[in-house]
Amino acid sequence: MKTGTTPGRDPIVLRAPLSRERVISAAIELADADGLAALSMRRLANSLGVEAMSLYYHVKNKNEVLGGSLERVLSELELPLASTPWKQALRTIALSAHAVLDRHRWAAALLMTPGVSSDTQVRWMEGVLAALARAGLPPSLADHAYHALDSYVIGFTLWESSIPYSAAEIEGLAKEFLATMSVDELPHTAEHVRWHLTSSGDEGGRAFEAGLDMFLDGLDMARAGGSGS
Amino acid sequence: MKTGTTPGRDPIVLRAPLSRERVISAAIELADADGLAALSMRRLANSLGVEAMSLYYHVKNKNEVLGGSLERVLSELELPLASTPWKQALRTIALSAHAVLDRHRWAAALLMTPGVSSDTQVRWMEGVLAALARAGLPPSLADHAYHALDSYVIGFTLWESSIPYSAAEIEGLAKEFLATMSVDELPHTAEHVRWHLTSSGDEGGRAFEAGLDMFLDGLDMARAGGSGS
DNA sequence: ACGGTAGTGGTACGCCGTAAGGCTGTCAAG
DNA sequence: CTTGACAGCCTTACGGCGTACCACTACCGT
Repeated sequence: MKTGTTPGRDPIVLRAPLSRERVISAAIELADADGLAALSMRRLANSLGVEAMSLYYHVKNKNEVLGGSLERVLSELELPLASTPWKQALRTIALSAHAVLDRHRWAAALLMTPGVSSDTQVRWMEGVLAALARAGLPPSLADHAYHALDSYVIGFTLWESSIPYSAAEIEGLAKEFLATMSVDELPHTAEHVRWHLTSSGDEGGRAFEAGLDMFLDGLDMARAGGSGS
Repeated sequence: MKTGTTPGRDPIVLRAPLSRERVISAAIELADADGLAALSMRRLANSLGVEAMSLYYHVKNKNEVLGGSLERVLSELELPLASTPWKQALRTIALSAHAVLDRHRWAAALLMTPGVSSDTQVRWMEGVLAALARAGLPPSLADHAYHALDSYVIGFTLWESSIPYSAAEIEGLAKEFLATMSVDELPHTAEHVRWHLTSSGDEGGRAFEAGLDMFLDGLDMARAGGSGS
């Protein structure tokens, strides 16, 4: 039997041609919407109106999908100008990184995953190290500060996104926690939970900045006072 | 045909009976040895000389295995006495946490995984909050400091363990990196890599402590100087 | 008209977590 | 001694995963 077009398959012209770029864009959308765990090759292909194995023509394997997605997301990073004073530069880059990783909550987890790396990550590193160099730190101190800053930014963001519940759910859980637990044994935890309940919602947004400033002030002290052991 | 014991099955008396404790111990051993990704119910059962589904009699599901393992590992945490001065207390608890999470590198990843929580984690929280309270911090500042400290500890450890290579492999990669990349574009990164190559191996061990002290000093400054916004 | 090749689909393999139910040995009650 | 309940383990099966391997279509330059 002869058929006009292949039965059961859309005419190719009706759908946009696949490409590495389109695959990665779809991967980012899927991860943003449903989380990293929901990003499977089959579901990804499905969202593109295609079968799973077709992706492998444009992409070597899933790791490349993840790496490419991370790369694209990290390219949103705003690096400060080289003329920016070091403290402000570090602040800018840390806040920008936190904002980006907050927009794409799966990205922080990916940054911590062995084997997935990104060229853009190196530019980030260069930006931080450049600012630290401007601060006139000895190499050992600069190294420690770099690792500490990265750890804090990624760790904090990852910690935030590891809380799966909405604000309303958290409130419920917190109240239940206060009712259930023995306040005598955990007085400070109780107070902490209570404080979270009464504080406004955007306090959490400032928490990152507050911790960052503590760290930067500490770095400033170490710079001025101590010899970088 | 009548057989003395069930064919193909060991006499029950020959192997120690399974139990939740034994399952979790085996899970920790497996994760310590081969990583979290290698911890599957089938492999776990295999290491106990048993079939996968037998585990489900002692454990509700895999999440309970993970949670139980995390719980056991976190119980190694040493909490400082309530009389310890706040700065030293925070230092002790952070170093202890880092040591524990370093011994069991999969645990940090688990701490960041939504849905896996632990009672012991709450004791940790209480310890940190108690020390912060002794520091006489206003609630908002204490909250920020707590989250920042946790983020730093877990983030740093997770970051360390996301580097899958041995020290020797890293050295090779670093040298290749120096040879490959354009030193003109990334001068500070190049210097950083070079410094890592020349510094002694245990510098990395001190990095955590150095970053921690920066943070604690910053916290001390915020405590003395600023009003907790 | 024809072979080549870029792009897509189909099938299959070995892994995963786990739901449902079967089998065996032990032990207390009748 | 018999019987039945039950704890403890195993078997089978299902749907999902990443991906190796190959068949197929559509279009290309010749």
